[in-house]
Amino acid sequence: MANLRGGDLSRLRQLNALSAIRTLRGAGPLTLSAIAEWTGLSRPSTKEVVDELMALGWVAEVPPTPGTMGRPARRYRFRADSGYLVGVDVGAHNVRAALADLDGEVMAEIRQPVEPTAPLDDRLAAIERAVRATLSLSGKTMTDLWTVAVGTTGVLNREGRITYCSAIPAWTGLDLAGRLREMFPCEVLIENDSRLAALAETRRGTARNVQDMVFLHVARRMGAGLIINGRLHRGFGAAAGEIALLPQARWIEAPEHLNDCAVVPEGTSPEDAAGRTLAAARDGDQVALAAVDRYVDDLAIGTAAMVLLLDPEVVVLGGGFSRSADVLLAPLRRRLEAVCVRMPDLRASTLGDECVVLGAIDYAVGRLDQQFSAPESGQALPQPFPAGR
Amino acid sequence: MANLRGGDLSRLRQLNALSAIRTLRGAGPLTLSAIAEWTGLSRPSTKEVVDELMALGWVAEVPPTPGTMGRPARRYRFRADSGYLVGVDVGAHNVRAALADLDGEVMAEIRQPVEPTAPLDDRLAAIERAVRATLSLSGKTMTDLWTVAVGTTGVLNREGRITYCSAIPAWTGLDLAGRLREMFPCEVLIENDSRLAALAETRRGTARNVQDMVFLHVARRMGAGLIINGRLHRGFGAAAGEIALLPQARWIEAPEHLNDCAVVPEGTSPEDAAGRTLAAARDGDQVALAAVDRYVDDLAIGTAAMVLLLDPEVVVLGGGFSRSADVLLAPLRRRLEAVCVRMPDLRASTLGDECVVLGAIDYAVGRLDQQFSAPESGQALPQPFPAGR
DNA sequence: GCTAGTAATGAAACTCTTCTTCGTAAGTAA
DNA sequence: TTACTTACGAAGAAGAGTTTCATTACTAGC
Repeated sequence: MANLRGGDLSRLRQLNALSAIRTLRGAGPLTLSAIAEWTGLSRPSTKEVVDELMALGWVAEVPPTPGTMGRPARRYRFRADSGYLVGVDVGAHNVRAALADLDGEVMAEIRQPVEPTAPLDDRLAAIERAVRATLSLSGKTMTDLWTVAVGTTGVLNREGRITYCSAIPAWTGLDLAGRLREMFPCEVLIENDSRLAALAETRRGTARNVQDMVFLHVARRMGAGLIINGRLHRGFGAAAGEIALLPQARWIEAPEHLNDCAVVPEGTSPEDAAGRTLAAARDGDQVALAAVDRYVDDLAIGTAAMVLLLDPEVVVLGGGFSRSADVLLAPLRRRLEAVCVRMPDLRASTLGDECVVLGAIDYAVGRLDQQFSAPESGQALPQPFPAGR
Repeated sequence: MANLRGGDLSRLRQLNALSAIRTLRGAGPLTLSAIAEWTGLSRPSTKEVVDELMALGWVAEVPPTPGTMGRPARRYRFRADSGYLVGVDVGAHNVRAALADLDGEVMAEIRQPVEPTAPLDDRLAAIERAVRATLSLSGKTMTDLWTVAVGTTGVLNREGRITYCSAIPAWTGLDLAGRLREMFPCEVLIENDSRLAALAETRRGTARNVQDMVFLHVARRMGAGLIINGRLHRGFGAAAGEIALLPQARWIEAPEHLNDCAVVPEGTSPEDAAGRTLAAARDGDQVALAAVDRYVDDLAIGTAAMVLLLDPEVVVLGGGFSRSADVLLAPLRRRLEAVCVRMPDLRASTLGDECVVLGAIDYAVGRLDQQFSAPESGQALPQPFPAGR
């Protein structure tokens, strides 16, 4: 109720400062007049606000662009290098991490293989190594880090504990947030990997700026992520999107249709089997096409449930199998058209394997944006520089 | 992006005025000091703000309460009688309407029977009659009306056109919003009835203040409504909640289990059949219990899909059959517990037949609240009195 | 190389909103 | 009737934003 409290004159200044920051974050370097126009302030006030932000370290000046008529205007930019964020993707076979600035621009990226059956501490150590590697790759230190956002397979609860994880046996029951907070002296965020991939699609993927979206994670394990009203939907217990567990959707067994297909050569590793079937289907192999059909039959049930329930603008197909989206999209569309009231736009992901890492970064960026957009009444701006610089 | 723009000094006054209004709307009559404390303003400023709101007609003074120590403080209240809202429920057999003040307090209520097969214009005329009846019952005129909010069965689109309606044949394809806007010289809102019932449950029903809720409309026709992040979820094309159309959920046929039960006496009207079965089940009749079991089997599929997907805090069972919620809740809970990751709280509706009408009123109240909470930059406060009074 | 035109800058005067402070008013309790 | 408590109202001070106007820095044209 009390999110828009009004108040003091200084509150107005704060609002205007945030407005200026949002403007600068949204667009590239801007002149004072441009900022003034966007924020609705007069130029003198804008100047004062920007000066203050410069003093705080949020904003920096860039050289003016010559070649224009009249006196060149000074230009300002948001200092995305005021702090850094690391996104981490904890999968069964790999730990990925990427370091980005406050604009979400990736500056260093790394992959660290892990055995699915590795003991708990090994995996946690791999996370720490991966994060430190991105730091040294980009020449930063732990004190430059504002946030580590971690995406992981498995079902979470609100507190960042993993209640269940089939892909990583050691993971079940782990207080991941707690362990990572001991490890990193900065803010730690935990989210589900499918949900983060969904977020990445609406922030920098194929569904940019879409407000209502359903993300289908199609891979050896299936999952879903929802963007509702432009925000990632976590659910009351941070367990939203687990429709794969609905028996009638048959999402757990669905990939078997592709794995067990006759076109898969004997001895193919389990990771590659489905890809073989999908490739054969693309080449027109009838057996493979029939397997894909059975797979899409199952995929369509859960998807139709989500579409009917939420009426999203866009459905995005992501995850490992989405490399073969061309084979999957048409039959899926056909099945959805048969049941749906309003057919959403159906698209394939464009982000590839980094989608979870990118989503984790976008999640952290979103937290920052939130502070810029709707600061709690008592809360100050985040500090651009740790004390003592 | 530009919803919190900051700006002018007058903007600050506006913010503070809105803050004061929200405070007064939330709590009953308040003294100046109380408002000052809630809004965070000093008393002199609060006084100025409240004076302005009194002049505008938004706020009125009430007699002070004697018997306290010291000088009695003046008390102010929000003028909920500045305007009026009508909520309408268009069902197959009835048109209901209720008139409420800006607090959503119902002042007059009426029911108007209609044949399901009645021609289009008869039904529209019934809506107009019902609205006018609530006006004359409460001694108001059409000019006192700010909003008519209509809930109807059927699938809508964004523009308020009915794309499909199985319960009211004449309704399909109708531009309901357009027709009603010709009829009423005030704001007209159209929504789906299940969604409005869901809204009512979170505003004044059993799920008050719940942020994430799934509402099951269980009756001869089944439906669903979602509250996500405290807001009614409409979906991109205003068609959210239509999970009943998913074949695998079997929600269309599910009520047949109850209608066709052997315990229903020959010649029972179709409206009453299910009620008989449910009553018999409550008395322990084995045949009826078996029918209820089959019914809940079907009900549970779609419900589990919604719960797994959204992870709501609460699931509310509403609609005609919810009168027998005691018979339905336990078996439904059992089935959900078998699949769900995190079991939501399962509750029965307490609002009865008026839930849609109340939801329509709450929808209109919510629009008003929105203007008080997040006014568009250019937009002025709504006018408490139509010009010329 | 000089002059005219253009657009951004910087400083001053003014307005609006809020805050703090203090004396006054209107009740209750003894 | 007196003392105490609480609310009210007016005056002065501070902060933030606006408008206005002279100044500055650069481009274009002769």
